[in-house]
Amino acid sequence: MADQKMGTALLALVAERFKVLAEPARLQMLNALRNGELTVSELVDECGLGQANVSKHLQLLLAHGFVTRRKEGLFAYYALADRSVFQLCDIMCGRLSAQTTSRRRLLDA
Amino acid sequence: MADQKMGTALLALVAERFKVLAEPARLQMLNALRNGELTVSELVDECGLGQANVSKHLQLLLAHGFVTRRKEGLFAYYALADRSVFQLCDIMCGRLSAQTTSRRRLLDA
DNA sequence: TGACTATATATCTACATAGCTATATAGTTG
DNA sequence: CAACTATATAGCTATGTAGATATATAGTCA
Repeated sequence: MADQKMGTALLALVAERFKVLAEPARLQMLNALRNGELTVSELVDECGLGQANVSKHLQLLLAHGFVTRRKEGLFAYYALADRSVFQLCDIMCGRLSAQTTSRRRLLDA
Repeated sequence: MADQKMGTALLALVAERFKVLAEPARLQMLNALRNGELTVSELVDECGLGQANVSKHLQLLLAHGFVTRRKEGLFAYYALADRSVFQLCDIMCGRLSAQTTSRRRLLDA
């Protein structure tokens, strides 16, 4: 897969998923879920976002399978569907770090 | 890094980078560069996009360090800065595939 | 039943940006 | 020099969406 060209249809699907992660608020929410499931209200508190926005972001994350939902009484518990998000972030951070380093080398030279 | 919570500033940086990849046209261009550097015109032909758009996308990719640029005479050769993009796409595709599979299981059951 | 709480949704405004057209810049060749 | 080519940029319009407010839905408890 990593060696052959991808079709444009598949690329569109992948781009759509990147788009879901291309939002600080959503990354923040996923990050908050790192240590286990949380209710909507807890996410609101944890992330300092409005309740309506949190709900909207959660629907999107849910629709794309980044989180799971469990209803219990009045509460909805959201949890990470898997930890690949952090793998993605790690790769991004690695590149960020590499770029910063090489930029500093240029400035120092 | 994968185990501790990230600061909001870092999350914003990461989100910004995801955003660059959250565009089918740019993924298509990166994909076209898979087998080596190309000029702007070649990318235009390969991707079926307008020249101005390709240039604009390239500036963004360049600014974020996803590609490198080499000028030779009238031509500008762009190349992948590294192959981590494909690693990211692979992870995304893996998740896509896993979701599709589990969805099919649900439908079949 | 009605009051209350947690979550979801509808609607609006403000802002970002993809793609388009036109033009500018820079390098080449006659 | 002028004509030509490759690339970059400026300006425009249309579209998507984040965040805010208001409201709806659903579950709980008196």
